[in-house]
Amino acid sequence: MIRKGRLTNRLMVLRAEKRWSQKEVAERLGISRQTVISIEANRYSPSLILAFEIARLFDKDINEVFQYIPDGSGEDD
Amino acid sequence: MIRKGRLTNRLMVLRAEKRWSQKEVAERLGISRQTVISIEANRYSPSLILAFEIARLFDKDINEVFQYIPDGSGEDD
DNA sequence: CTTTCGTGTAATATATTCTTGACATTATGT
DNA sequence: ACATAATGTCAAGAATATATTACACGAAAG
Repeated sequence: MIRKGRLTNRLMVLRAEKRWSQKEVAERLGISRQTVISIEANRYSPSLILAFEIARLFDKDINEVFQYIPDGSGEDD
Repeated sequence: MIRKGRLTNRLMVLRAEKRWSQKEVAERLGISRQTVISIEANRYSPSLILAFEIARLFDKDINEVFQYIPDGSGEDD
């Protein structure tokens, strides 16, 4: 589909704040460590439900974890 | 993965408010009409990026369009 | 009665997310 | 030197999201 924007996330930061390892986060979420790595590395964006679960794990609003950046708002990386 | 909650969405309502057809919404988002139908019918949850784009189309926060309902908060449908 | 539009279903195909396991690297501890 | 923990890479495959096409049905319009 046509991508009009991109995503960033603060998962690594939130994880560091809690001093949780990737393994620990994966276990708490019931997902694989690979998935945590891939999301942190922005290799792909999670499903909506996983995004909500991640936000919930860190007791944050989903917008505090994931940011949608529409095309045109800071084209460079 | 372990699902700890479920999603609902107000896409149908928002669409009705704008008096847009499914076809119109699909075209505005650059996705297929099937995808719109499937999301409205809760057959699957969209990708996070699509969820953000839907919210943006209706000029809403993502939380106003999609609600995450953790397990235990209203088990019945 | 035929056309058009909005909605729905179903089948198949492709893309993306997610899992699993194997292995490498760096850091820390004994 | 050895063990262990945390992070990372790669590859194969399962699961889910999305596209595409075709078809059905009711409502409204001619």
